[in-house]
This record gives sequence, structure tokens and C-alpha cells, in this order.
Amino acid sequence: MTNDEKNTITNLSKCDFTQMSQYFKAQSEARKQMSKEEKLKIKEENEKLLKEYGFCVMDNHRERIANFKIEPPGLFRGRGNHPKMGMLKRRIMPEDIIINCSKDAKVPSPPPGHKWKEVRHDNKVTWLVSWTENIQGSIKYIMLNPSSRIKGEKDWQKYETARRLKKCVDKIRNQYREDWKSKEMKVRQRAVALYFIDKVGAADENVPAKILSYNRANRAVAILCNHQRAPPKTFEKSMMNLQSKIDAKKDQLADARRDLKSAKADAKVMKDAKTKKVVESKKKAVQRLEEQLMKLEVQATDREENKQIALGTSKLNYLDPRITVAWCKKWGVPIEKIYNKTQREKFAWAIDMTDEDYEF
DNA sequence: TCGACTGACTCAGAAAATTAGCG
DNA sequence: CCGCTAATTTTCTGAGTCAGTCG
Repeated sequence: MTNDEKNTITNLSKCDFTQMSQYFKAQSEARKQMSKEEKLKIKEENEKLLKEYGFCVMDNHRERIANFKIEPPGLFRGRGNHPKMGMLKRRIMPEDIIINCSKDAKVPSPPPGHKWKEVRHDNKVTWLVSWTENIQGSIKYIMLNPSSRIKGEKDWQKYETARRLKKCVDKIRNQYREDWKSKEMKVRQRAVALYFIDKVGAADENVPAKILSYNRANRAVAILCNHQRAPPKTFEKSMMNLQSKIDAKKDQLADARRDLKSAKADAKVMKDAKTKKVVESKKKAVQRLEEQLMKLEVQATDREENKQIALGTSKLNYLDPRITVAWCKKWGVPIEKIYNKTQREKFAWAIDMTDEDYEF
């Protein structure tokens, strides 16, 4: 706000923001209404941008850059009850930008009519670009993607440290065995969580059930670390949908079972090949439905338990990926069921180096 | 000598974008 | 196969942590 505006506007709750709100709603509506062609065009443009600006060469390797787009200006949205919420985050200009590259590199040229704040050659740090942000005066960086060598090695080191700390684990275990008996709910939960991390064995289970138990272990870690999320806005609704799917499946299964029964009765009387075949196919149908039902029920359990828990962080930052990889190999769970594409890229080092005997 | 500050980096989770799955 | 909704993935950027420095 200008000084003049500051004098006029003393209380935001007396301001009418509906025009602004409507503008942004219209914008997002327009985005939704875009035709397939328009969307495709934008996608292609983004890919071109990524191709041109999304990579760098570090130690002779072409590496993906994480946040290669500068943060656009806008209203600062601090988390929680932030005193600076709503302040204007100003546009970053080339004159704010420090470029960090090697001495012999070709320095990227600033936009016409502008120059960089500084170009330096510091190989003791990993960032490529930095600038100072105007809200808190803190420094922001452009760095490499988690799949890059430099990040991967750091991650690996982190888990090696954890592994060294394992020396103390006996003490911790004895403690949680004690805590188990604790009357205090919290302490008990923590103990169970630790037990889970320790023992994600899932013998004699099919893949969906194994994945459930993996998620449970993942969740135990998330709970332990207090990774909470706001329950999704559509949670209740989607839960109800799932429940009705389950009910429908149950009905189908009951029907299929009835069919099977009568087919069996027919076969008993007729004793011919044709009716026998019918029995077989009905059996298959029942089996298939049973499997589908179980999958749905597992899904419901998983989702309910996950209502307020954010799994991402613990999966991405706390669980040694080698444990996961080894576990997948040991129990024949495809790694794609646990890690998506990005995650597989980030944990490529672990996927490469781990066999099923890996012990943390 | 020590505590406050700062730079560099990891962690965190909401929002946006994309994809899957269903009728 | 199409359009819609829900689920999943990706993007984005603020928060937290830690070690080194400086007064």
C-alpha cells in the first residue's frame, strides 16, 4: 500500500474483496474450460521450457534442476498465524540474482537491458542461483533435483548416519518394550509404532495386504514424527462412496455364490461336461469377486486410518529406501506399487544397490 | 566466550495439475 | 470411447535445522 492508502485503509475487515475473489474464480474457471488443444499447447510449451532451462551440467553430468522457475510475485502466505501474511512478495528482477557457476562455464546472459547482481564461482556450495526475498529477508536458492548425484549422495549419507546410530537401538528397544506396558496411551502408541518399523514382516499375504501393511508401517513412522494433515475436504464423501462400492460388491458376491450353488446342484444331476464347465466358471467368478471385495475393504481400512496422516514426508525423508527396496524384493512386491516415478528417480541409488538381504 | 545471526540446506504439506477409473 | 469424478502425482515455497561466523 502507498502511504496514502495506509492512511485511508485502517481495517481490512471493512474492505470489500469480492471483486478480486471473483476475478480469481473466473480465472480458474477459464482454465478448466480450456479446450483439449489449448491444454496440449500449454503442455508442450512447458516441456520446451523444461528442456531449455530445466537442466545443468555438474561435474560433467547433465542434471535436472529442481525449482528452475523463479517465484512469481504475489501475496505472501505464511503458514499458521503469520504476522506477515498478506504482504506483497515483489517480483524478482535480474538485478536481484546471483549466479553461481564454474569459472570456465558460459555465464547465462541476463534478459536484454538487464544485468545480474553478481556472478560468482563458489564450488563449496550446491546452489546455482540465489536471491534475497523481501518478506523475511531470507535467501532463496535454485538447486538440483532429488535425483541428482549431489542430493542422492547426501541422502545416502544421512541413512548411513542413522545406521551407525543403530548401536543405541538395543537401549531404545528395551525402553519401548517397557513403555508397551505403560498406562499412558501416547507412550504405548509410540512403542507400537516403533515395533511396526522394526517388524514389517507380512508373510502369507497377497500383494494388496502386503501393501496395506507397508502403509501401516509408513503410517506408524508418520504418526511418530507427527506428520499431520488437514483431512481432505472430500473425505467423508469419498468414504461413503467406497462403502457403497463395498456393499454393491457384497451383493454381487452373494449372487455369484447363489449361482455357483445352483450350478453345482445342476451338475450333480446332469453329470455332463457342459454343466461341469459352468461350475468351474462360476467358481472363478466367485473367486474374482472375493478378491475384488477384499481389495476394496483393504482400501477402506487404509484410507480411514490415513485420514489425518500425511505419509509423503516420512516416505520421502525418513524411511531408508533400502529397507523398502529389500522388503519389496523379499516379499515379491513390485517396487512400482510402493514408489511412483519421481520417488523411484529419487531413490535410484537405493534401488540399484540393495538386494533382499539388506539389513539396516 | 558465547549467544545471536546468517547462509545453506532439508523438511513439510497444501494447492494445482494430471491421470485413472467408472458408468 | 467419452466425459466426469476421484485419486494420485507434481509443483511450490514456507518452516525448521544446523554449523560456522562475528561482534
